[in-house]
Amino acid sequence: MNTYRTHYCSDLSIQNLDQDVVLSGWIDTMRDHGNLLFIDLRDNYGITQCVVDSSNPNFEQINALNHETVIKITGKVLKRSSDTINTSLKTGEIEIVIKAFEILSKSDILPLPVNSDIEYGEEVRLKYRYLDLRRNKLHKNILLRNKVISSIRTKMLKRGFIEFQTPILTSTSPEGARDYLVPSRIHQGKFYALPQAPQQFKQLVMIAGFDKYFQIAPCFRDEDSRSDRSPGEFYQLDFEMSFVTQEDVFEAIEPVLFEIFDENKSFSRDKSAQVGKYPFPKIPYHESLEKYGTDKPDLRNPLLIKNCTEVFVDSNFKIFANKVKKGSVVKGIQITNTEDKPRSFFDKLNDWAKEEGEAGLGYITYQQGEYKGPIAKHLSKDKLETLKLNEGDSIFFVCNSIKEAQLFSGKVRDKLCMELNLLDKNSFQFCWIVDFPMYEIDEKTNKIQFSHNPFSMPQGEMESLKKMDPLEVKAYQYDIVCNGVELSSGAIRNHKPEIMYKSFEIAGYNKETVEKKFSGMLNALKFGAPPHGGSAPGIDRMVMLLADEPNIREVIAFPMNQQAMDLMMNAPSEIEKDRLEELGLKLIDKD
RNA sequence: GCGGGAGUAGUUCAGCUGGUUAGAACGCCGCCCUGUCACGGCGGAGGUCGCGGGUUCGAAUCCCGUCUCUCGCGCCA
Repeated sequence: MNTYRTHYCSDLSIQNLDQDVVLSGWIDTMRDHGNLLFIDLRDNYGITQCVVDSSNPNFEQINALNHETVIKITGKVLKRSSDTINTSLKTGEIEIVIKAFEILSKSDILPLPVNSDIEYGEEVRLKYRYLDLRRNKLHKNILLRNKVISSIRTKMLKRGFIEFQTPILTSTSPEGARDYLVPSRIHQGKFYALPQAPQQFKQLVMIAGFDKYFQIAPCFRDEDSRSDRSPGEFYQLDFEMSFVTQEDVFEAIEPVLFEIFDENKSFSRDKSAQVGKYPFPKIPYHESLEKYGTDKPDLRNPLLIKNCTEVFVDSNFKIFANKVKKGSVVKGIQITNTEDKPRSFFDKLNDWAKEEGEAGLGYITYQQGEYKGPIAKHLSKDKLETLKLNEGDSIFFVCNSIKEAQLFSGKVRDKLCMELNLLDKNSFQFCWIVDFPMYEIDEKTNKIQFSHNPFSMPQGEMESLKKMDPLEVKAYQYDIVCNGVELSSGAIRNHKPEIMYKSFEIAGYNKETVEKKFSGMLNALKFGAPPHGGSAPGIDRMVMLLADEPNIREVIAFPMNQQAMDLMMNAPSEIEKDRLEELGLKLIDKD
């Protein structure tokens, strides 16, 4: 028998009446009635009420214990009287009468209460993360994370994927985010980099003939944090497949994602969420920008953006007409049932647009057969009719250069959805964004650069690279988006060296540079590489969506703060001079 | 690097346009209470109002600087 316990704190029920049991756990709450004391004992699994009265010789000692002290109790399982049953507790029909107890570990006065779900400041929570992790919400989130990861592993293995570990100390990559660097002791002046993703390794695994690869992969990027981006490290379900087209990759991962979300759709929810079925909708990149104003659309938002440029061409609404003449476009976002919206509804939106740095937000409403609003009087009836408004509809307009108009109309779409409460929060809606452009213009330098992964295969391969305007070339590059959150990026890779040289040449890398930077990869492609591709959904973000948490740190056991510091472990920290010397490093005094 | 918000008891917060003793709740300490489950009741301790400077007869409150946390922008192939 285990020294510390015969049961977990969630186990006991009326099935165990009159049994002598041993439980160990933390003192969650104590209710002191003078000569009678209740202790809620908590472990990973649940809570059991223990009771002791002054007839017990240890009564005074037990009474003096602190919250979160770890104790072992020995006692008997008793049925609670019908009026004292606690239905909100799994063990609520019984209680343990304490016969003996032992203190396993005392607790000081807590900097952070464990037995409450009240919000506390992050600084304290991060410094005492182990206490925060004891608390109900975070504890449950981490258990959810475990469930998601173990389920992913089972599903991938079942589908014939092989799990790998790839190096953590590797080389720096020229494209992409800032790397975390690790100085080399043996090669002073040289540095390892932590991988931003195991991108090249997983391709090399394909070239090595393993056919299907996956890894719950740590990725390291030295970028500033956001609420959905933890600084330092994050985890991806990284996978790659040989002899596949884009469609094969979609078919392989869609069921995995669907099932993960479907299995956990009831987590922390009153009602099970609805999970969008596969095949997931596929939206070309340009269409996504046109219709949703973003490359990560939230499909729960029913509003669509339409092109209204024609309505304003040569119209009397000179502000728009003149801008259109100079190449601007007009986007419209139409909403329904606005008959009873007061004037202030529109004014507030106009004020919001100004706060966003826009000139304003013009609109037209259609009520009782009449077009109203500040713009309507400048447009002819014919033009107005082409808007095809129904009774009670309103439409908001954004006029700017294509890129700016797309971006802001996307914001208007979000804002209107929020104001009108149109979002079905209890639903997960996936989509693929496909046909990303291979290249884009760097607005600062006016040079052509890769818009995504430089190892992606251009659609049309060598022929497109040679004959087309680089900015028109699309890549076999795709993202998967859920509820407006980018879960992953993926691609069919470029497995032909000559196309690699050409695609890098267009982005301004000559043959020598490519050979120097990617020699391992390039050489590998010269000895027979299978066509291959994959993707890498972010695990933290998946768990975040399932747990319905607005902040990614709520699903990471030991996250760093926004300044990329670990307040509990005091990382990063200064190091001694002789260790710097050993590495051949000298610190620069910034003052 | 830039912009918004915040920093008051161990913790979460209140504290108006400056006014003399800076409050509440939870926690902590003491006393009372044998059926609670966020138990209850009575009493108590606990504060350099982030830090530095300024204005003023008087600053938690107003001004300037600075530090910290957080949200966003930049950044994130």
